[in-house]
Amino acid sequence: MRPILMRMVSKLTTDTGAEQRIRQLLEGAGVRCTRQRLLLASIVLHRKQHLSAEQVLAFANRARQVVSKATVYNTLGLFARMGLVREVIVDPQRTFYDSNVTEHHHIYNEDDGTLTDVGQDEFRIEGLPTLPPGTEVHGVDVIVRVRTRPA
Amino acid sequence: MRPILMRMVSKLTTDTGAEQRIRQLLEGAGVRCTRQRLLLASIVLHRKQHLSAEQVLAFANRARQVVSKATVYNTLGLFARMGLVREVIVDPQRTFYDSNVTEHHHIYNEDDGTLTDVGQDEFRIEGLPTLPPGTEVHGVDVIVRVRTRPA
DNA sequence: ATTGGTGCAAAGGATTTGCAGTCTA
DNA sequence: TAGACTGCAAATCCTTTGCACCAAT
Repeated sequence: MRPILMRMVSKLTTDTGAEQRIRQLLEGAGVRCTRQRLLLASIVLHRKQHLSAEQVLAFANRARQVVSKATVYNTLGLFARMGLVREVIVDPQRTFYDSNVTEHHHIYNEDDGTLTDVGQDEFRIEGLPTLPPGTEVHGVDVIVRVRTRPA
Repeated sequence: MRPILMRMVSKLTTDTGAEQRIRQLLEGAGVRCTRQRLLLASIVLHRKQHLSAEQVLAFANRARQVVSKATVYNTLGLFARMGLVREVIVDPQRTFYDSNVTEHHHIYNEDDGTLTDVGQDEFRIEGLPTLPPGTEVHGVDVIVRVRTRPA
């Protein structure tokens, strides 16, 4: 999580009003507030979870709010670039958006498509490999792929 | 790598003739030999490398061989299920096929789309997380995401 | 000849782009 | 009002499916 957001979140926990909190989160991340963005942020950032774009759209529709598919994609992509959510790439068919932006890893159930968090303390990576010349680490993803055990 | 293939590969190193070697690899994996499969196998298994489906198709075309895009996808998927190659999922836009099926991890350059292998000895994972009930580990992917360092 | 498998054209589906509309300063 | 930004329809592009064909028994 970017330090500025980290501070933001803790500061905001004392505020009242969910929408006001969301507004400040977006503004703090340099994202202009619009009706659609507020809606999508309230869906995604509401709690720690992993949602696909499709799922986010479904939630929006369920709330009888009008948002186009493209806006969902564009907005989630924006949130990701701004550090409000983290993209999790485990399946070529769909990108997941993780509202937990602290460092952690994932367990992916290939049978039912479920993502589960793994705390950093549950396991660690020892050492970093030699990087290609002229590059710097942007992130490390660890994905434990599991399958439902046969009966 | 599945043991049966491991044995196969070492046995085959004494054979002469690239095509014959490929034929035996495919048959050993339970894959029937066809013109297209032999071509695609010769492209992909020729040496340790990471290729996207698009790249494999480009190589096939360069060799003036006729293969459809769908056949490339279907065949690479088949090879993956049979353990001849390993799918590497690092970018929602394209799946990479890795001819190195021994346990190892990857460095992915998000700027130029380059994949690099990391030997298991270069770094290790300590401990395994608690798995969701009723599941078993199918594999562990580690991806070090790097970017070209700004000038 | 039958049957299971194979290969490709067309379909499917997630994601991105181009432009008209909207909001801010 | 100027200026930039936003949001959506349509386009794009990777991947899968459905069906005609082929190979082995």
